[in-house]
Amino acid sequence: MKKTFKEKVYVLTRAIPKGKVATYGQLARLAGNPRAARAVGAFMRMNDDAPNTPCHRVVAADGNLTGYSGSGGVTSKKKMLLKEGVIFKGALVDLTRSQWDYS
DNA sequence: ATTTTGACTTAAG
DNA sequence: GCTTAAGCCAAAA
Repeated sequence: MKKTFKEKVYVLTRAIPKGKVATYGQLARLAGNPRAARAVGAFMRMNDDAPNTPCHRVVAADGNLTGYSGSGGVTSKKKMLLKEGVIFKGALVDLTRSQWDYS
């Protein structure tokens, strides 16, 4: 039984606690491939577990809300994160405060 | 099997 | 500080 990279990514994404966010690179690193940040984003685009995977808690390395083909685009995403307690720095997430502290 | 593409990241100008 | 270039990985056609 071998877990695919994308499965790991989905698991990690679901493991992000409320009120925190993770970067694509971070998820890629946790999944075992520090250089697969692009692939992670591609998985979010495919989004097999759409309602199960909170892709809105995944942001770029700068905290920029890239992508999100969902409702309202990044604006809605930002609002949702704000509601969950994520601290924003203008249009970007304040990673110094709200980046997922995975151990 | 090869090519294309994509919601990334880092380095350099 | 912002723009451009190159590097990287995995899935879909």
